[in-house]
Amino acid sequence: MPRIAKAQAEQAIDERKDQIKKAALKIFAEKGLAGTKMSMIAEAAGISQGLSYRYFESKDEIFGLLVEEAIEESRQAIQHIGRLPGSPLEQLRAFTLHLLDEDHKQFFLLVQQALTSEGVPHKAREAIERYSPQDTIEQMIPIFVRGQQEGQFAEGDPYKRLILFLSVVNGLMLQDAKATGMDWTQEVDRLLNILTK
Amino acid sequence: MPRIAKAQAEQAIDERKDQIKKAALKIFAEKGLAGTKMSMIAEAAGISQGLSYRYFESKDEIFGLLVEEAIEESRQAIQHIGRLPGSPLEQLRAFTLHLLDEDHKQFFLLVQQALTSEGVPHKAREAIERYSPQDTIEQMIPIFVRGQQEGQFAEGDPYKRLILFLSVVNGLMLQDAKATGMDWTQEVDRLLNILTK
DNA sequence: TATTAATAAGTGAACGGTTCATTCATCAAA
DNA sequence: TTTGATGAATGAACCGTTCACTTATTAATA
Repeated sequence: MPRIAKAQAEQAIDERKDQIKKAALKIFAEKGLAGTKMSMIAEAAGISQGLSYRYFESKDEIFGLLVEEAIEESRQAIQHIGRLPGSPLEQLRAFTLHLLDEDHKQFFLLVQQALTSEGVPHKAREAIERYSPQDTIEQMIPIFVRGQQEGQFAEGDPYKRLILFLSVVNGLMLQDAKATGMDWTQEVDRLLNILTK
Repeated sequence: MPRIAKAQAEQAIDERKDQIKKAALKIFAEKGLAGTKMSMIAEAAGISQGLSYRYFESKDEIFGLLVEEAIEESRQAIQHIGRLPGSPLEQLRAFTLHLLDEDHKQFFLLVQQALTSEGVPHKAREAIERYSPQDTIEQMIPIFVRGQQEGQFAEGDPYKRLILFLSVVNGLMLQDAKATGMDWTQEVDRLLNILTK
């Protein structure tokens, strides 16, 4: 086979894989591991039931791969916000808008699903422990502390405030994924009110 | 059988039914219809697998009965707040604390589950349509309008504000049911910040 | 270039293991 | 004897996975 044709073939395979993963991510994020059927993924990807198995070992493999990607994403996003310019509030605002952006939203929800579901496959559980969501989240605390020092944020235990805020955002995203066709990006400033004086 | 013994027997039956329903509510609210197994209900109620079937026809019947009760509860709670004394903000504060109270929380979550799950049994779906959650929720709008007129609430579409607020509360309750052992009642005032100026 | 063989991609019905609501033989208490 | 309770057994439905087959693509041959 000529080199070029071979490279093209590999690219085609990667594209298919991406197509399947993208469809799977959408469903997994909303319904969780157990709630997602391979038939749903197939339908969302516009392919037949069996085809996923030409590209992936199993449902668990797909889930595991996605969790790893999602974790990497989250880590980067959180690391990124500390380096953003502007006040703590502006940092958080940018971070939140980033999360609410469609693709990142699904990654974020997937991690939540992996964190709260049971029966998560070995591979995915490993990735989660390696990443230690607890530690990663705690990297955000300094932002809250600075917000309080600068007098923009209300007083109180910064960790609790952080959890409250993340819970609110997470809850909204879950809600959103299911029902309302509401655009939360319009309401981010209202959400941030939870934190300010 | 003497009348008194008969009455006692009936009371015993009702108590058992309540015991089972209470356990079922707890699990249904958290895991939804499909995610709840009869064995979980039995375990939560501290009884054997089979016993529920002496008191109820089926899993679906239990779910249906609970949904009806939950709907009645919600309706009453919402009707009630308009009649509470105090400013709109104080009314909402009382309402929210009421929702977060353990029993009501479970009812509220159950309605959400029934609303967003698929495969909800006929009987329950009927009850939901009869009740029309849309209409009931809209009964809360006047409170928001008044809050704006009196200058306590920020401007903007009252309906959107209402949905935002309910979504936040609902999301928090869902989150709470799964993981964090956090007491949101402490944070209600922060939540209400979403609405105020 | 047209024809054909060979391989890969794709389909969807069928398989089989598992799960789980429901039943029932059995026991205990009243 | 009747009623309450148990928990192992049942069997139907579900769903991840496979596979016999069809269709599209590429390579080989003349």
